[in-house]
Amino acid sequence: MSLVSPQPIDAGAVLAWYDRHARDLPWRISPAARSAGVMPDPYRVWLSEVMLQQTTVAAVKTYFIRFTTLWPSVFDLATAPLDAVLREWAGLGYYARARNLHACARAVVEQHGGVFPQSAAALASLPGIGAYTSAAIAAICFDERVAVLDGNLDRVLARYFALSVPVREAKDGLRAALQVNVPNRSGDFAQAMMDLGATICAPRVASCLICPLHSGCRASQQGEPLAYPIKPVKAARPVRRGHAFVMTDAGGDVYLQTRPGKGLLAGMTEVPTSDWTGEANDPAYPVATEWRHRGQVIHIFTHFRLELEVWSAVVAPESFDEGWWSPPGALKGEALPTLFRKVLAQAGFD
DNA sequence: AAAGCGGGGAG
DNA sequence: CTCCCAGCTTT
Repeated sequence: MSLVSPQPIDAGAVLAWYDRHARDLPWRISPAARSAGVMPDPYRVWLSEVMLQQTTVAAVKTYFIRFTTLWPSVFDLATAPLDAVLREWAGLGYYARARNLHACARAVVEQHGGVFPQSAAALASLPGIGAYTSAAIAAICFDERVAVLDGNLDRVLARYFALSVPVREAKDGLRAALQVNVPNRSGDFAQAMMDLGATICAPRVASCLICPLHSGCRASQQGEPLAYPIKPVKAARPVRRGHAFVMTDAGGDVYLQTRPGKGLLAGMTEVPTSDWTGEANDPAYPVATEWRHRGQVIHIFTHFRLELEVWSAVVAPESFDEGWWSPPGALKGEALPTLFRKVLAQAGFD
C-alpha cells in the first residue's frame, strides 16, 4: 500500500489562481509576460534558486539585486575572483553555496559555452544543483514537465494527501504523485505551487477557504490542515562555549584571518578564537597582554548554540603574520559571517 | 540514511 | 523561545 493516495491535483485551478495572485519577484517573469512569450534568463533563475536554498525570499532580494548588478551574466560571475563572491555572500549563510555557485558558473562557461543545460538531468550534474534546483530551473526556464518539490510543496502535498508519515520517509512517493499531475505550463505550475505554500498553505496558517486545491485536500476535509506534515522528532541543540579575541594594533586596525577551507564557515574571514567546546574554559590568550572583557555573544547555528566571550586588546603586530590588519572602515567589505560581525560589534566596531 | 551546514523572520 | 525557509554535499 502506497503512503501517498492517488488523489488528482487540479493543476488548472492552481494556474488560474496563479494568473491572478502570482507574487512579483525580481527574478520572476510574470504569468502574463510569460504567456506573451517572454522567457526567463536561466542565469538569473539559477542564481535566485541557489540563493533561495533554505533561505527566505525576503532575505534573498537584496543579495540577488547586488549580485546581478555586479555580475549581470554567467560570464561575469565566472570571471570574478572567488574572494569577491564570498565577500558579497557574507551574511547569507551556507557558504558552500557561494563556492559551488562560482564553480558552477565556471563549469557553464568552460564546458557549455556559457549556455545553461536545458534538462533537469543535465543541470543536476553541476556543482550546487541538486534534485530541487535542477527541476526548478528546467521547469521555469524550459517548461520541462518535471516535478518541482521544495519545502513548500512538501507541506502542501503532505496536507493534500494527509500524509501519515514525515515527509522524509515519503519523498519519492510525493514526487511521483506530483509528477503525474504536472501540466504543460510546468514552470508557472511550479511557481504557483510554491506561492500557494508561501501565502495560503503556510506553516502555521492554512487559509483553506481561498485555496484553489480546497475541494481535493484530505487534510482540509479532516478539518485539521495544520496537523500535517507529521513532524519528525527533533534532536536537542547542544551548547558550545569559547572565547573570541579582537586585537588591534597601535593604529587601530583589526587583526583578521581566514578560516579553514572545510567545515563550518569554511574559507570565510574571522577574528581568532579558542576551540568551541561543551565546557566553559579559561581563555588561552593569543599573546600575554592586558585583555579587556567585552561581554558575550550568543549565536545559534542549525545544530548547536554558541556562546563566545569577547576579549579585546591592543597588541604588537609583529607576532601575527598569518592574517592581515583591517582598518575599521574596511570591515564592512570583508567576508565576515554574521557571527564575527556580532563579535566585532560587541568589541565596539560597528 | 544521517549528519553537517547560517541566518533571520514569524508567531 | 520554536519553527522553518524555492536544499546540497559528504559520510
